[in-house]
Order: sequence, then structure tokens, then C-alpha cells
Amino acid sequence: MTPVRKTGLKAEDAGECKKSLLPVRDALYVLSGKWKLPIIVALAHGHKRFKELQREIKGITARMLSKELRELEMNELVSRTVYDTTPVTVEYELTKYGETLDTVIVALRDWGLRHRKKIKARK
Amino acid sequence: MTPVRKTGLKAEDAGECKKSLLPVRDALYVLSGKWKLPIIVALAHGHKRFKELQREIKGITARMLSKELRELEMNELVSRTVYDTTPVTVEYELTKYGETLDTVIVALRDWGLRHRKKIKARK
DNA sequence: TATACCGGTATATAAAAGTATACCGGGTTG
DNA sequence: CAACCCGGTATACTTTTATATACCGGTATA
Repeated sequence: MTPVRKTGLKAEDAGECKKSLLPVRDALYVLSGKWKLPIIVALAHGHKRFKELQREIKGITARMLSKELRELEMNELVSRTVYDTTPVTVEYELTKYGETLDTVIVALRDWGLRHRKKIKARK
Repeated sequence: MTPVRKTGLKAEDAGECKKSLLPVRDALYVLSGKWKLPIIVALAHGHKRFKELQREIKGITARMLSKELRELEMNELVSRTVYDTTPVTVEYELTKYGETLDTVIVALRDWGLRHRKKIKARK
């Protein structure tokens, strides 16, 4: 007896499935927190400065923006470049690697859209 | 000038992208919390009773299991069936709809695996 | 009769995540 | 000289999320 599907959830045995829990967690962790997505989306259209981001992302405090940017930077999803202008300019940009999140964000969006419709429909 | 890619992050204009933030959030919300994934994975191989789940998912308390199952049930990802046996049996099962999470979990897993490798490689 | 299993709930607490607010040095503009 | 912009940090606080622990009624088993 071999699995019918290669990638499906039920196709894999319990051991395999449990092993995949960690990578899934890793991916979710990278996107976790209230502000990561808004930041990624804001940077998807090109580099932005700190204050630009803060103005564009409604409601975020400097503290959270700074913290989340640092985490994204540590995961190499975002790059930080300091320009020695006056006053100093700091530019944040989605890295090439950061752009690979594309796939997973699209998957989340598509399922999310479907879910929204379902939830609305049942009222 | 039209976008080169149809589904990519950068392919869409700012408005479109911001709109997609909500569905992405919805999808992430459904998977949010420490125990949702472990529960989904445990149920991916067929129905389980409450205590079975609790035994299988190491470290979860009855309170959290109960709470997370209720949330999954509200989102129609999991069904709850009470059998009038003695003692009473309560079975939880992934719904057909719950199985559609498949795609997004696979996307997360694949990116997560890639990310794991990257992080390990740079040490 | 005592003990254990089932499927939970209630209460209290701890830990994590997010917010509010003030402040910093360096530079520029009025 | 005062006020403002930049790119943040520090401290204290609130809210959310998760844990620990005790307990419940009903039934079966020793």
C-alpha cells in the first residue's frame, strides 16, 4: 500500500507529517506578529526609509517597526542600508530571498479569500 | 505597461497588495496559536477522541486542546461528534474543508524547509 | 466502597506580545 | 537660539496567549 498523492497531508505517514511540523512552524514564525506582513507588503514595491514605512503603516510605533525590521533582517528577508547623508538615510529593502516568500503569501491569500467567502456565506 | 507575472507580489499595485493583507491575515489566524498545527496533523490521519489527542500531542493541557478544537470547529475545519456510548465518546475529525488547508500547509512546509537549510548553512 | 476513565470546565497565574510615552544625538531651518 | 526632522532606544504599562492545578458528573471496574 503506497500513498495515492505525493504531497497531500493524508498521503504521508505519521512520522513524516510530524517532521514537517517544524518547517511549517519556521515559516509561520517568520511571518508572525502583527506587523510583519504590512512591512513586507510595503517593501514589495521597492525600498523605503524608516519614517516612510512608519507613515505608510498606520498605527505602528517606532519601537515595533524597529523590532520587526530587525527580525526580518536577521532572517535575511530585508536588507538595511545606511547612507551617509545629512540627515542620515536608512533604507530598507526586500531581498531576493525575501521575494521567495511570494509563493507562500499567495497560497495564504488564496486560501484566505476562499475562507472569507465561506464565512460570509454562512451568516 | 502590464505586470510581467500574474500572481507575484511585485506584480500587483499597492492597492491590490494592501487588499490581500486581510485574506492573508485570515489564513494565518486560522493556523495561529501553539497547538493548531499539531492538532491538524494529528487529525490528518483520521478521527480521534479527545483523550487520544491529548495523549498524542505531547504537552498540551485539556484546557488548550478544548479551546483550540472549539476554534477549529468554528472555522469548520474540524467536526465534533458525540456518541452516546458509556462512557461517552467524542470524536474529532478533519472536515473536507479542513483538508483544503493542505495546499497552504505544503507551501509553508516547503518554504520552511528551504529556510531551515539557509539558516543552518550560514553558521 | 474505592478508584479510575471519559470529556471536559473554572480559577489563578505566568510568560509573551504589543502599546504609550518620553527621550537621545546630530543636523538643518527659521 | 528655538523648533523641527531623522532614526531610532528606554522604560513602563496593558493585553493577549499559554500554563498549572483543582475539580465536575457519569460510568465501569476491582
